[in-house]
Amino acid sequence: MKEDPRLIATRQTALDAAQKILMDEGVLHVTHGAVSKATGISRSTLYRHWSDARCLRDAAFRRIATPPNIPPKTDGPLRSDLRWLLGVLMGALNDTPWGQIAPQVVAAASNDAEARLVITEFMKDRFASVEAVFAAAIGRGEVTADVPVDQLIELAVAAPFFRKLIRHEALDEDWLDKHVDLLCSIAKTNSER
Amino acid sequence: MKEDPRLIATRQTALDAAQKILMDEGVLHVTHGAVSKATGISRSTLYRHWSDARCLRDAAFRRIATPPNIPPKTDGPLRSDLRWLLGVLMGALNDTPWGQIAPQVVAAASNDAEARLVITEFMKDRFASVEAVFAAAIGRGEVTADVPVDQLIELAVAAPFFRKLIRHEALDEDWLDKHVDLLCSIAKTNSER
DNA sequence: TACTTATAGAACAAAATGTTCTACAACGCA
DNA sequence: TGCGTTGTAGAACATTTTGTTCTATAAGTA
Repeated sequence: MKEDPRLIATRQTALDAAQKILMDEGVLHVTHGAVSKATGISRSTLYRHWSDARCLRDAAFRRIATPPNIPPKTDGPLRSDLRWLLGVLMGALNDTPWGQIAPQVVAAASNDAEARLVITEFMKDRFASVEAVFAAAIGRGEVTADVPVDQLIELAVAAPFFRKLIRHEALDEDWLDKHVDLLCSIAKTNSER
Repeated sequence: MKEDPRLIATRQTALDAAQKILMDEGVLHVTHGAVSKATGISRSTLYRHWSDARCLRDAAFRRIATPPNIPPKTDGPLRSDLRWLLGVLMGALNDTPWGQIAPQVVAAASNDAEARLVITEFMKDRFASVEAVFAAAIGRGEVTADVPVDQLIELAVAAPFFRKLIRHEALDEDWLDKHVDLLCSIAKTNSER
């Protein structure tokens, strides 16, 4: 027996609205009342799905906070792989709901274990992707194994996040080109001695 | 005629409590009722000072969000200056109310122009400090003028913020030593060719 | 001392939050 | 198709939060 389509429709409609409210007005305004007014779904039905305000907010959060999955590309050269990987990340930060909501996830993480989990999981994936790129470059002999990979990974990912979430500066192609250039030059230089 | 001490006392007591609530439980819980319960100050008095919830939250915010001022040290050598500057920043992130509240400021900045201003102003100061350190190193001839200073500044500051605010990883002396080492090696390497 | 002003506390109105019940419509299954 | 089940709308209601207004009292000022 499959799931009642009405349940699915209600959940989807409600969370769409909750997501929009969360992005436009902040977490403070995500309430059963506001979602009800925005969707026409009755308050009692919403309470049926999410038993209290915190529950509703968490659901909206989890839905929007689920970060995009970025498949790695490791066929070299290093600059090209890095550029592609960070380009996808940049695109996600710039142009997806996930990018818009990321600051709120960051804030929630300081008081909410679940939000923190969402972030650390995501970062683990991101770091693994970058690491795969470096490992492939080392495998090809493009750089030697003594480059400080861990530090490079952190810098590679930190810069776009910092720029977007904390400084609220533009994240564009030109900036990314220079960022990748610098990372590559560090890797190459450190592997020549 | 000077200001009534009762006004000052009430403001201070109330904002102390609001600050603590903001740090411990998040912005959602900063309300006249909660502050009244925490301080014994009557609700009506609180409303007299801050006419609504948003007003009270903003006040708590501004108070706690004012970042520490970090005087620069530029007497060299580069590694030592950088280490000191980033060490102070790290200390602030780790051990001050400002560091604890920073994630919430970041989140608020995405919906609140004033919070955004607080951040960008702070970053301008921080960047200027790091730039002064590099400028002094260039002046001493320790590195040449063609090092990519702007990028190095961003990486220098981005890493501790990213690590603390986004990854929720430890920010300790060992990590900072390695971070500064890498920054210096980039600067040195780029100024030798 | 006399005037002014801040606070506490109560009483109140309005809104948000959460609960419960009923009638009805949509669904799955036989 | 028809029947039992389940989800929804809507009303009615209790509770809590939010915001306002008033009065008596205490503290500060001149």
